[in-house]
Amino acid sequence: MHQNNHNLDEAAVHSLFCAHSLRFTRQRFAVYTALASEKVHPTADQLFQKLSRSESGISLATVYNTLEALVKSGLAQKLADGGTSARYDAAVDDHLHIRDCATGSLSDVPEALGQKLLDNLPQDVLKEIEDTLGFRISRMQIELIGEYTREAVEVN
Amino acid sequence: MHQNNHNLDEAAVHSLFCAHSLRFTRQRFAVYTALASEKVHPTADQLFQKLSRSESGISLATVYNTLEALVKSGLAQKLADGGTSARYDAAVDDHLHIRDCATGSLSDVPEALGQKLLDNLPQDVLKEIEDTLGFRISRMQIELIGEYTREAVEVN
DNA sequence: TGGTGTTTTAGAACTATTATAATTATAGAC
DNA sequence: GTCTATAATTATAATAGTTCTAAAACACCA
Ligand SMILES: [Mn+2]
Ligand SMILES: [Mn+2]
Ligand SMILES: [Zn+2]
Ligand SMILES: [Zn+2]
Repeated sequence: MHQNNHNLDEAAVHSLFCAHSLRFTRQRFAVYTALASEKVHPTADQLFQKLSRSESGISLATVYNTLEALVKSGLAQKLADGGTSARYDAAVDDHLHIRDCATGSLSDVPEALGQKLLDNLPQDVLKEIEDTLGFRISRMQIELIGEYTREAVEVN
Repeated sequence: MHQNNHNLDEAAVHSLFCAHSLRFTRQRFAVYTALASEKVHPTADQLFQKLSRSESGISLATVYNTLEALVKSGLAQKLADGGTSARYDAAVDDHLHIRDCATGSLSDVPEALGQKLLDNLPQDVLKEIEDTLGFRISRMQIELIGEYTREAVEVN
């Protein structure tokens, strides 16, 4: 489940961190809520910029440290940007990504649509690939690359 | 079509470069053939190391310059590594990748198998995504992430 | 073969990320 | 609530991948 836009109060995040054996700190709370509220998947520096404006102060090193801690504990995933820097995603379930060639941004395909595609993948072919290659597929990453032709229709 | 293992003599590469408006140089020939002969998709530095051993000398800057030229002219593609550096691929058609979690290596799903999966994607769902988001999908990148459980069966 | 624009190159510069080590804060015991 | 042990934060330095610079070498065509 995507946690974006679900209001994340301090208590909720505290128990979420607790459940993942992560200490709760003001900085981690700030990074996690900033990450989870983003529609596109930000770089470490973009998060740092955003937090520098609002927060009383957080260091770039802490942004990196926190992101690494979140990834390690399964509360976020690290995505490879096509370019130089990494992008982070508070959604850790299997979901599709859209890369907008025009802007370079990376965002999510809405849950319902993405799930429909994942549910309709040819499982027999995936099984055949696993059997033939002797490879156990633990997850897939699918990226749709292209350009927007207009604004997206609102999906509920 | 993957060009791996098709013997690439100087004349063939010369006309290939010519067709793509790329000047033929000793260094570009070396980089391109090294790239096209790799089963896994190497980093710039891996290519440089490999060429340093065999060639009479090529600079790292030239490896980067050449890879950029190959990508720009459509003779290679740049792939995002999960980690720090970029990987390059002499196959420019749509094909699936395998990421081996154990080693971090990135390699191809054999053409026939990969094509079978691509041919069996639910086109109607893809169309629905395009229509709903107002997004024109120009290509997809699919990565199967997991671990090998044994050696692959030989595929012909 | 000569002239001209292109490529190569060593090295410097740049940028994203990670390491260091001193300071500060958290969580749990009392 | 206070104390303590352990973990997180921070400024800063170090590292690593990549790009830039400008001078020398080369490819291509007339
Ligand atoms: Mn780096
Ligand atoms: Mn870099
Ligand atoms: Zn996502
Ligand atoms: Zn490939």
